[in-house]
Amino acid sequence: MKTIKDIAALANVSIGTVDRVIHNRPGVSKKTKELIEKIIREHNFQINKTARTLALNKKYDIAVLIPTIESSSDFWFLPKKGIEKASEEIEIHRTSVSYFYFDPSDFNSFKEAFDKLLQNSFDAALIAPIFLKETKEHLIQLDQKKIPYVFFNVEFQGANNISYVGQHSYDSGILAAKIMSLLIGNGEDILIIKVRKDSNQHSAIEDRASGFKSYFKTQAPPIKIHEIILPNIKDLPTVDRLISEQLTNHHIKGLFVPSSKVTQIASYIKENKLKHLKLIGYDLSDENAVFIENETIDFLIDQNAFFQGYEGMKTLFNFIINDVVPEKNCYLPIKLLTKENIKYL
Amino acid sequence: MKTIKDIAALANVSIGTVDRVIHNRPGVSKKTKELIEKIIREHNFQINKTARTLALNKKYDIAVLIPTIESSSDFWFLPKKGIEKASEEIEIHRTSVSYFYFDPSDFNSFKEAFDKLLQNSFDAALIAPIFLKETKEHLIQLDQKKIPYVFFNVEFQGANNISYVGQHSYDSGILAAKIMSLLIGNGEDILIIKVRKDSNQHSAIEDRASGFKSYFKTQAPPIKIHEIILPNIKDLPTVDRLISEQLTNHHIKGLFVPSSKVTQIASYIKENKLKHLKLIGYDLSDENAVFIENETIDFLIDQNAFFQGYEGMKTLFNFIINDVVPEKNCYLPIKLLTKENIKYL
DNA sequence: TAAATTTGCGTGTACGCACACGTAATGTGG
DNA sequence: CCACATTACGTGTGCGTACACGCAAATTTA
Repeated sequence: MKTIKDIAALANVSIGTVDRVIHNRPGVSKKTKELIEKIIREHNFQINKTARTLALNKKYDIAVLIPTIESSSDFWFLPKKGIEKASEEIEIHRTSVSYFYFDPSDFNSFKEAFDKLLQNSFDAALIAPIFLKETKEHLIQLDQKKIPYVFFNVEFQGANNISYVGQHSYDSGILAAKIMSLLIGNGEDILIIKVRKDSNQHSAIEDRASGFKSYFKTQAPPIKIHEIILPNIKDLPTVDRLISEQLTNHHIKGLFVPSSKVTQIASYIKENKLKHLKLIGYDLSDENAVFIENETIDFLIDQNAFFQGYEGMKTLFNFIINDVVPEKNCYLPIKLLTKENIKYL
Repeated sequence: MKTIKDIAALANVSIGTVDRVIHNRPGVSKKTKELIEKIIREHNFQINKTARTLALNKKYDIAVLIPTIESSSDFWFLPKKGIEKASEEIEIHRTSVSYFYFDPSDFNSFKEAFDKLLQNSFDAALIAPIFLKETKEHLIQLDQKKIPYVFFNVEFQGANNISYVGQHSYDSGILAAKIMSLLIGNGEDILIIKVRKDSNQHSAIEDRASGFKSYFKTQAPPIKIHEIILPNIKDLPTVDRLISEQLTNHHIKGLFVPSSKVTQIASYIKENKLKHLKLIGYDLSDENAVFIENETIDFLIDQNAFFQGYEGMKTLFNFIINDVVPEKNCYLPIKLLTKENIKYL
């Protein structure tokens, strides 16, 4: 591999001149510039990135705004792992990552964390914009400072984020519906179970449900879809009452829970020995894995939590270091998990 | 981040001494060594990999043995892409990659390519061991030279490969069977279609079929599974005859093709207007994508072709550069593709 | 005790590039 | 033709590490 020195020798100039040409800096005559460019092309010289990184010796800080992780069964454990993996890989470029945590059930905590983040200085930000309104308010400052940011996990429309890394919620609902249609028979009804708190925050759950329902609109013979919203997933008596109400009043065979809260519904099914019911939910947690194993949950839609973090990080990195402009929407694969493939992730 | 120089200053020694301690080289008194180690620990000093790479200025060569790629619809196009992506990412470590191609339908071509590979000098090898016997013969030389190698795509037992990156074929068959069981009804038969040439080479196709059949062994009421082997997928009249023979003699509803040759079976179904038949196959090629879109193929088992190359490369790289010993078997996710999620890969 | 050897450490250079600075060569105006 | 500005280029140093080399002090040997 040729070096700048080699190119300089071939062109009978100094490395400084070659350097100027490479970086399109002024101070080189047209003739010399063209000669050097020709030589660079002919020897297809490529700059040594290692040396470049060392010489620049720039340090990049990337700020990350994500929910607190309490245990390894936490949903956000995997995105964080992905972020960490990416950080390791790009560590050679002297990039450091600062985390700002918030309680995903408390929008005040989100605001505080975002405020804290804004007080620091950094070169780019990776954000899980779980609270839409609060995100919007804070983005203004990032935009003013012209700091690039990437959203992940939650899609947020109408911002200047350089990219969104995550799932296409609507389409994931369609996929869930297709599978559901295979699981249930003619004349059997479906129940969609939502949880109030989820819906308040972002639109993913709503989008999933919409996608799901859209699939059955063209289905013949028509399939009845019922829908309930649980005010509080932890209020078990109410949960029990609301679900059993539906089950007794309708001929329900399939349950669709458009969030990771499917865990609690699975518990309900297990306890009430309703295994004949088909259940589809979201996200692979440790608990959900158990329910997949014992086939209480039939299918899970996985949103590639790990890759959301990994890709989000890499996207930012490539943008600020390598000037790679990403796709505005980086939709990750919609993975279907079931007993037979859950071992391999 | 502290540098060697900083550590040296803190310990009142020269950078040379710190360097000796870091690399466990002789020439440092016990006392000094312990002092430096303590300081390194306390400031959790980490060596600057960029500078290290530059200083070492070692070049690593990785040899890759894969089938020729003729078009972007070729199966091996994606593994190659993965290899290239990984190469780019690790290029900063001055790693170069040499490819050795062979015709996947000709074991002599495989031997030749492997011979050519062995004539070159390199630090590690990534191998698609498509021909088992021929691979075994050539591996001896790699073992003698103590060159580490990773297998990908095809699992090869009993070699000294540091890792295998690919799918668990048997379990992928089980998954296919589960889906098939959802697609067909009671009293409907299944036909497994194999292609002679595939089976000759490696055991993946056989393993997939075994896994598939194993799922139905415990099924009640029992499901009849028929099996045919097509001597030559390009001999269309024979293909037609063999399949239609099965379809007329048995009450077949589901077809399982444990290889990417499902393309041809899909063509057959399309031409003969047999869309009521359910079809499950392997691998996402451009043609298969079309058949998924028009629902001639109902499900495809994807083996993460891209990641096979990517992970294989990274595994090798981490082994030779970072001394990371990988898992012997790196089984990739068994992805399920259907019309509703094929957009997102 | 002088010489020879070993131990323990410092010094210098190289790796390839970025960038500030210095300095000839050329051009401009009066 | 001189003073000065501008253009076009060369030089030097630093980034953090690896390693060969060298040298003084400590130790062993004669």
